[in-house]
Formats: sequence, C-alpha cells, structure tokens
Amino acid sequence: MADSAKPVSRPHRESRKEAAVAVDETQAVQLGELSDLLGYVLKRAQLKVFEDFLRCVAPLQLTPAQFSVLLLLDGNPGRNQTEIANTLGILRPNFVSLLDSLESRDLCSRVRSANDRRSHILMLTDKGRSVLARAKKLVVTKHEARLNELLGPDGRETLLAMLTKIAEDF
Amino acid sequence: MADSAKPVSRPHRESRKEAAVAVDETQAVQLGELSDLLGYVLKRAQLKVFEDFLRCVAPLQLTPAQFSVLLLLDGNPGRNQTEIANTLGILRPNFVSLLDSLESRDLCSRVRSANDRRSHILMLTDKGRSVLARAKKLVVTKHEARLNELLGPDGRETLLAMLTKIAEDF
DNA sequence: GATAATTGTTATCCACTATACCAAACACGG
DNA sequence: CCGTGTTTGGTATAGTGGATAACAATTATC
Repeated sequence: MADSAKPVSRPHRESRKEAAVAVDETQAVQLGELSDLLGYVLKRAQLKVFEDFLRCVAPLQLTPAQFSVLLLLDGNPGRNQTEIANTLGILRPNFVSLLDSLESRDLCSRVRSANDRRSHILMLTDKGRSVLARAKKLVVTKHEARLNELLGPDGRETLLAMLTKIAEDF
Repeated sequence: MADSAKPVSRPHRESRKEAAVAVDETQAVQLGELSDLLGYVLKRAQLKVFEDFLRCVAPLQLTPAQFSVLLLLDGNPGRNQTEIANTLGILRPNFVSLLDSLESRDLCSRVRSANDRRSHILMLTDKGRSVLARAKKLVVTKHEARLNELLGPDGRETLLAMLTKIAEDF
C-alpha cells in the first residue's frame, strides 16, 4: 500500500459525555485513502468524460452508447443485432430499444437477412452516416481535443494503453 | 481501415443461398475507431475494476459505494449525512437507503447532533471498524495487488495521477 | 421429421440516478 | 419575540442501465 503521510492523527477517541466535539464544518471532508483507490478515481474520471462527451455531442443528440453503435455499424456492415450487441457488451434484450430509438430517427435500419431469416442485418442509413461523420468531428475537435490539452498527446496515449490493458487482461 | 475487399473464404456447409454481401461470421467484429475513444475504454476498464473489487470483497458483502462510505466515516468522524453524501457525489435522497442498509447491518449509526438537531452525525460502530479493516486488507492484498501486477507499481501510480487529473480538472 | 439451438423480442426485476416535495429544526432580520 | 427563508433528513416517484425468463419464428442437427 502506498504509505500516505496523511494528517490523520487520532482516528477515533470520543468522550462518553459528548463534550461539544464540534467538527470544523468549514473544513472539507477528507477523502483520505479513497483518493488512492484506483476504482474510485476511475469511476469519477469516467463520469467526467461521459459528461463532457454528452456536452460536446449534444447538438446531435447522441449518447456514448448510441455513438458507439453507429461507429460499429459503419465499420462492420452486414452484421446482425446479436453480433453488434455482444461486441459492445450490451445484452440483446436491452439492445432492442436502443436500436428502436436509432431506427425511429432514421439513423440505421434493420433488414431481414436472406441467409437467415431470423436475424436482422444492421446498416447505417445515409442520414446515419452523415450524423456519424458530424459526431466524429465534434468528438475529435472538442471532446478528445480537450483531453489532449489536459494530458498531452503522449499522456493520452499512455492512459489509453493502460486502460486498454485493464479492459482486456484484467 | 481501407479494407474494402471481402475476405470470403471457407464457404459454410449451408452455402446454398449465394449471399452477395456475405460477411464472415467467424471473424470478430472490428472495434475500429472505438478502441481509440478514451471514454469507451475508460468505461470498459471501470467495469472490470468494479467487478474485481466485488469479487475480492465478496466475503464481507460490501459494494464499492458502501466501502467508500465506511472509509470516509472512518477518516471524518463527526460529519453528517449531507456532508458525506456530497463528498461522494451521492444525492441525499439516494444516500438514505444506502445508510439504512449499513446501519441495519450495524456497521454505522446515525446520532442526532446536539448542536443541530436536524442533522445526523454519522459514526462507525466497532463492527463497522472491524469490517472496514478486513475490507481494506482484502482490497490491498487482492484487488490492488492484482492491478499492481498488471501495471507495475509505477504504472499504477501514473494511471492514478492521470485519472485524478481528469476527475478534478476536466 | 423430431428435437435442439439461435434470433429478435417482450416482460419484468433490480440497482442507480434525478427531481419534487415535506416536516422538523435552525437562522435571521424585523 | 415573530415571520420568513433555509437547511436537513426523508419520502415518493420517475428515468435509465443492466439482468433473467420466456416465447414465436426460424434454423441446425441427428
């Protein structure tokens, strides 16, 4: 464990008779060892990044999940719902409404496969391709650019590599 | 990604229907630009880390959120619900049931403040301190140790620093 | 041809998040 | 004091994301 020299002196010694053990409420609550917990900082960072993504891509009304679907459809034509959903770690039942939403906005379409009439081949519509292109531009020029500014190009690359390692090998 | 040629190979046994745009289903779906999207990898990594945290701390039946509350109470005696909840980014209404759960397991207790009879001072019980100590040991020896093994001590420190920067300054 | 497996889908449940609102208690200016 | 406004914990509620069971249609398998 990282030996953090925190100003934690006496953990707990309260008197039986509550003698006005007033805590300085103007003082911020100390995160303590929490700031060394990778999972905690990881989640906090993830929330911030998603928040910024939503802001940057707000003009196109796309969530991170929707954007990732469009991106995947663009790069993998001819795949069905199960394949796309599995790739994104989305369960098939939950993928249905996501697709309904995209299809109702004419961003993608389900086409019954000729080979296997059970499955729906997913494809981007022209509008979907256009929206995806605009979204990509927003993500690159606003969202990722801001991250680059904060971490530096090499820092961002390092971070991406370590996170990928965790996501894949952990 | 300039691969417009179809890697058609190894025809399936059921190749009666000649599909014009047959996709090789044995081939994995390509993540493409998604693997360069920091937010995507960030969330994937976060899910993995939380998953492992749950596994490691399963004997004590503590979620990351519950653990963070116990840790915060230990380091910040005399604080009330609002202060703790705000620090963790939990909305007060949602913090109630979380505390109910911890209190019902006798891990912490709410004590009406003498100064301000509206607020509840939160404190760890002896059992809460004991469980927290055991949880910390599990987290350090199992969870964080595994991350250390994957990233190296310096890699973990670098990652933590970058994530903290995102969480704070982004 | 009977049986099993797969695909998309519905329904449902659970966890987490977010907002509106309330009573009790406090703060503060008259 | 008093009245007004704010804070605190709490309830109710709605929305979202994730998980499982089940089902009809279709395909695979033997």
